Amino acid sequence: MPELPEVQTIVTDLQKIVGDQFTGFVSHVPKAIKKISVANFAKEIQHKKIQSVDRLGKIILIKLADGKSIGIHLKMTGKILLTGSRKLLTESLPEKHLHHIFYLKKNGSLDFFDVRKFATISLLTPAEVELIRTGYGIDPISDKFSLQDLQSLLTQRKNKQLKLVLMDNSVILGIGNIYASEILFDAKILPHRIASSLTPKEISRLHTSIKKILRLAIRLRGTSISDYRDASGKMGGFQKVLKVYKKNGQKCQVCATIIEKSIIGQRSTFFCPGCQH
DNA sequence: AGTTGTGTTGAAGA
DNA sequence: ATCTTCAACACAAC
Repeated sequence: MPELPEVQTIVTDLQKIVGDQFTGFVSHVPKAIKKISVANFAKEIQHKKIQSVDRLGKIILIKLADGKSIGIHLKMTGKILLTGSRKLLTESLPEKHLHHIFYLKKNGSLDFFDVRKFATISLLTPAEVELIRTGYGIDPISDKFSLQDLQSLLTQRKNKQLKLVLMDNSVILGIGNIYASEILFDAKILPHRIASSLTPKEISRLHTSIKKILRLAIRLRGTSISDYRDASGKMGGFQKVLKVYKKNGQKCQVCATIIEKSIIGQRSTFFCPGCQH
């Protein structure tokens, strides 16, 4: 569930650990730590001061004093809780789905939960971070994301369905299944439309809606559809203002047409056939 | 009780 | 190459 607004919310929450340092790391799901053993990972971050907490697309980057970054991808169900109190544990983790714990000198511990175990943790050199950035598209929250950028990326992927373009991280970052449907409703464009078929007016509306919806979602601290929580365990607020996501069968708030659901790219897609064209 | 759907995305298959 | 499908895993809901 964490898409750009949720990851941004967590990153903002985690910024309070900047200046703190790691004092230990334990894991009961070693598979989640990529390309390095748990022991080596623990050794690498041990006593390292935290220089910044940032985001690259949906990847959380915790930059250490030596320049390397811990990269965390929450995937579907990853959750990070900054508890403020240190959890003691070695053999059995006290809560179900609590797989990893980062111990901090001043801020207790970062508890990493993940029901489905898709989330990943890696240790990245600055060069590796740049390599990921190179393969990634533009961040739609940044002021640099212009109407021309959107125009050119729609031209690049001209034969694809619009929703797939919005969700393609090599083109534009951080838009997942929920916000793709909500953005397209806001822009009044059908998700099945082929990228090259958009009129200049529609592209302009889409550009406005991408920024508007993502910024609103960040302001509301994300969408808690099932298990997303922020770093202190609280729910987001965007689920209260969803217009189409999971609203199939219900009347559209704008035009009272029944919201429909269809599958695009094997993912549920929601839209209003009355408002969207 | 078995099937279906779930926020992601990389890798395999066509 | 490029596009589509699947697999990683666990659980709730039907």
